[in-house]
Amino acid sequence: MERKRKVTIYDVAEKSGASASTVASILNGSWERRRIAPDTAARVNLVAETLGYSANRQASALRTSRSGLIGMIIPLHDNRYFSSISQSFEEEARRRSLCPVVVSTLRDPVEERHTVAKLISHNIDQLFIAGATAPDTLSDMCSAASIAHINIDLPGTHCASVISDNYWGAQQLTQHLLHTAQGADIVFIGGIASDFNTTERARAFRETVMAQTGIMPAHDQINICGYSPEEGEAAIRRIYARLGRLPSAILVNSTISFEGVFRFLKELPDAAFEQTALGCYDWDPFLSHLHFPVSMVRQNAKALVKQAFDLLDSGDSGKQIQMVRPDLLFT
Amino acid sequence: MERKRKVTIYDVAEKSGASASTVASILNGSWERRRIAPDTAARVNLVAETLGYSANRQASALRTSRSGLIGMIIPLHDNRYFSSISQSFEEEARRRSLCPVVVSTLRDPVEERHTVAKLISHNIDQLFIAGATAPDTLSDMCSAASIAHINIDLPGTHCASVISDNYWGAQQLTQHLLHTAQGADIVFIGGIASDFNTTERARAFRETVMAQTGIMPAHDQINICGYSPEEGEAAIRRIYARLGRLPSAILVNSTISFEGVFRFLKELPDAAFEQTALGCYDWDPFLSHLHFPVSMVRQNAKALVKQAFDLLDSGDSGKQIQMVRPDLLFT
DNA sequence: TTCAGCTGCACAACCGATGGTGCATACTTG
DNA sequence: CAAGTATGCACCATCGGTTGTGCAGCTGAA
Repeated sequence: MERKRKVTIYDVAEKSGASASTVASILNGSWERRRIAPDTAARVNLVAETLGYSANRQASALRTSRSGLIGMIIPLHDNRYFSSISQSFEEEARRRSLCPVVVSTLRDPVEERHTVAKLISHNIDQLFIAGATAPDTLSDMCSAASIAHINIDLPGTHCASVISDNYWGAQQLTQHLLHTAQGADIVFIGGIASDFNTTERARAFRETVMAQTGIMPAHDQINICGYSPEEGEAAIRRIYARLGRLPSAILVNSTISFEGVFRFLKELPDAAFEQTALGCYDWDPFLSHLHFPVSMVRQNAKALVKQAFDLLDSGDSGKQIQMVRPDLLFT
Repeated sequence: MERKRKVTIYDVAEKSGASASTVASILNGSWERRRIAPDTAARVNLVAETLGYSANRQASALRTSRSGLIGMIIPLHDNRYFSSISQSFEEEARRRSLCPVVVSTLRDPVEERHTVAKLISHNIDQLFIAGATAPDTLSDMCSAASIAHINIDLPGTHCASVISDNYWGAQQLTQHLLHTAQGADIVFIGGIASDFNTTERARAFRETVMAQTGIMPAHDQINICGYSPEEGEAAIRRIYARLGRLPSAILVNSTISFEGVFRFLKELPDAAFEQTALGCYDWDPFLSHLHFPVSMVRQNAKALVKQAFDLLDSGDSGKQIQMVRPDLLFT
């Protein structure tokens, strides 16, 4: 693979008989402002095309200090929610003809800092911080490099945030389950106590149960047991053992936890959960195809990303938190 | 947000009393080769740290013509298979301390070309072409820009490829289903005729059925009806109507199609498919939790990516096709 | 005829990092 | 003590676009 030098504006200039600066302004669109004759522009464009010219963004970026790269960090790619955030992010980036750079940081604060530092050294024009464990630290790094940035999904206090309205979603789901269920005997399963989204949902659950039934949910009704299927399964087993039956309603905090709950439910005769209303704060197509109904809440990834872009575009540098309501897929 | 200029090697040079070139070589690690005194290095490093220096990769890239960016295109993010490819890609990129740039091209040849052109103008050091509709065109673009590249998942003829061994996977799955099933009455559902992977799997299906049963599968046993749930559902309905019952085994070509098939199966009494062996060429956690067993084939995304990196690293510029066997999750 | 004003373009400095080259010192050897 | 060698570092051109500036050449009015 011979390392043939790439075509530069100087090559185009030579072949077209124009100067490099003229070529540059023609090829980057500033030629009208610089009063270049349309004839010249046409001639240069033709030469550029035949030579297969392609601009060197590093050179351009070095001079203008705008790279054309737009960054986002997410916890992981391999996840329905975050991958749909990536997809929406890319769509918006494409619309602005920027090159999206989405990097996952595995919910690791050290990795987050490394990654953001790397993105900064690549001179990204903007950064979207999605689901970071320590958004404010990252925010400070961006501020120091004067890079516009915004939080998504998890809020920070050092810049604006666009997050899912977890309280509202969990409130709606809880209400729906209570209305559907035969009794007021409802449990919450899954999530991590240190997770902002979990605590918001649990708070909504608690307050909504209180508001609807007049009874504050007992401690063992809220099982913030972790996100793994195993922990979810253990939780529902414990509850079943305690009650001697299933509760009248179950709100599971994610599809991952739901996997575990489902594993247990499968063992029971169908009649055992015909009286039980099931809800999942998360969405998966297969959940709508089980042999019993599951009400779901689907996060609106597209709207989250769109609003984040709009907020950044507006130049409003406040630190407000914008909420986006999730979609309700109730049975 | 005041646009304070970023710290450069010149700032560090001034504060530390060294020259810019000395600072550069210290900060990029080439200082020992350039026989810089350890004392000087320590002093400069200290200054750089206190000033919060961060290298400008554009400048570096412009000079060295290596950007530190490594690109990959995939059809879409929002998909289990491709997002796990992204995740593995990132892992490898991280190991090499390169910045991964993964862009989806929506299975659109025009978008593919646009995206690759953009990545080239950003001067990516290498390109991984995953699941492209027109890999050879992209390959040519890379060659013209002398960018090392490789195909993943779908093979091309202009550069090396690492693909999933769809023939083997489908052969194993077909064999397994035939062994498990009560009869030799097996059908294939899902996929697109123009898709290389589908045709490989269908070929394996056909040849394996022939080899095992001695009978060439009839035309209506192979239903390459598209990837949507609706098309899958329609296909199984047609088959059921024709036979008056379910076939003894069903091989579904993707979880998407499986959704549709499942929708129909749910309508039947459990007894209807107790005699039917089910297989899915794709993996989804919920499929292992249904109230009947489903044998699955899981593509080995990690191995695909790993081998592609190894092949590129080896510098072997052949056009060979490497096969990676998928994992078998048989019941 | 003269000069102001406009048109169309070339010149050159610059963005920040890199690495070849070369020059002082310091050190060794005969 | 002279000549040779090693050490440590500074100088400067360079990568490829960008953009402020300036200057020919032409037009048209006085």
